[in-house]
Amino acid sequence: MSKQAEFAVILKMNPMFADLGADELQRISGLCHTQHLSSGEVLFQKGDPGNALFGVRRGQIRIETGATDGSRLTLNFMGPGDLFGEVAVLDGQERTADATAGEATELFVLRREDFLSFLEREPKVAIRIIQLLCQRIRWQSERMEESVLQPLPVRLARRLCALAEDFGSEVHISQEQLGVFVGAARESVNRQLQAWRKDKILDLQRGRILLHDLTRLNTIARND
Amino acid sequence: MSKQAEFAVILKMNPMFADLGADELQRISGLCHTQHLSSGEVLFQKGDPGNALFGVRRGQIRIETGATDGSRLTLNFMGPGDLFGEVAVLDGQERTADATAGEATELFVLRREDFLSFLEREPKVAIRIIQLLCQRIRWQSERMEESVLQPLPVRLARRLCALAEDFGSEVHISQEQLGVFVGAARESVNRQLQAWRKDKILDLQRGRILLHDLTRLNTIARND
DNA sequence: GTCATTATGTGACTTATGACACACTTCCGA
DNA sequence: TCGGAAGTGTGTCATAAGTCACATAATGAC
Repeated sequence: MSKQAEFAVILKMNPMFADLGADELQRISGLCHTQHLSSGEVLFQKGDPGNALFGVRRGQIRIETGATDGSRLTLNFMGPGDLFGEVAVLDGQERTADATAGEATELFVLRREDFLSFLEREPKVAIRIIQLLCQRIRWQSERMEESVLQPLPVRLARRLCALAEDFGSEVHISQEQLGVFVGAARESVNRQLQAWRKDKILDLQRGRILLHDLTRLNTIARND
Repeated sequence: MSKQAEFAVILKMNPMFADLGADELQRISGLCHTQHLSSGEVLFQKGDPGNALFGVRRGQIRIETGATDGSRLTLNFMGPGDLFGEVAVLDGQERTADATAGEATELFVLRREDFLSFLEREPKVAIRIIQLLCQRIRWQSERMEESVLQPLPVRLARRLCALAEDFGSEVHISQEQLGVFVGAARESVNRQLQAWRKDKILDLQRGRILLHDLTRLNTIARND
């Protein structure tokens, strides 16, 4: 499979591009470049102009932010097949977090200028993008009310399920960071995890969580 | 001033169109129609296709939703100069609430089909719209974390300040509805309002709140 | 007017969660 | 090998806010 075709597949998996036609995806993919990073190399920093969209071909990118106390908090891990910077490529605003390679990494790069001039030539695609952005706005405002008002166990279960989708049943994350993710104190996270361990839903190790029963976790996340 | 010019002014006041050039606004305004509603008349209902954007020329539109128990909750009031349905006009999704005229009302109407074919002829405007939507997405995701994690007094103060901007210092809203807005129990809302009344920040009447000291309310809303 | 309805005020209680404190373990570097 | 840092487990306490229960006051239908 050509690089372009590979990138098209990644785009297709992202909700933002999922509904575009095969021909449009192909033409967009034709605009992409690739970029190599060695482990620890910085892709961009907070404040940099958002002048591209990235897709991970292989390796890992860590999205992190410097906290006020100097410590670094990892906000997200992007693995092969993941896409990030979809909004930045469209509006060019500053990056809101840092991105560094966690290991040797190869990226697909879609530059903002290339994508915008493509949209200008293809107004139908632009309108399609507008509709997708609108969906996202709606989706966000629904989630806004919904998610944050949920009790901690639900938020925690949702986050764990999401992480499990990316990394399988062995999630590599400290309870501290998990607390930041779900907006809760580390201790509260720990107590909930303990409870779930007693219920055989998961197991705990230092810096790592082993999900045994994703089915039950999903039930909790749904909060029927 | 012509109707079109009047509509252009309303568009210009909305963040979504604020950055468009005068010529573009003029051409968009040229697409608009007007519509008259008598008091109590229904403009659209939840589930209707979102096939237009509306601007209030005179009168009042109530955005409300039927709760499961059959009671109606007013989510918002739109007065002269207010614009609503900006997202619907772009993506055509179902309306998520009902809209009825609170009094005899005249509306500007910008139909979805007209606007979309305009965008197709003017890809530069489409790209501009894309960027504005992106801003909105960013703005939303900032607000998302920020606002909901705030304690009740802050959320309440923010909502009251926002309402004050629309309606001046006499806000017409029941404490019940205010509770729905800020995601809190009516009783909690009441207790906080009582506290503020003691502090001379506001006064309470049946179905109505009189803001005396917006400065202090703003301070609380900032939550320094 | 009478009566039902709706909005508001308030107390008692419960619960979830944050905050703090501290012990224990694992890891890693000098 | 030592020592400290980071991650984790747990107890105690304080507090914000929800829930329930009821009293009171305004409004509107008849």
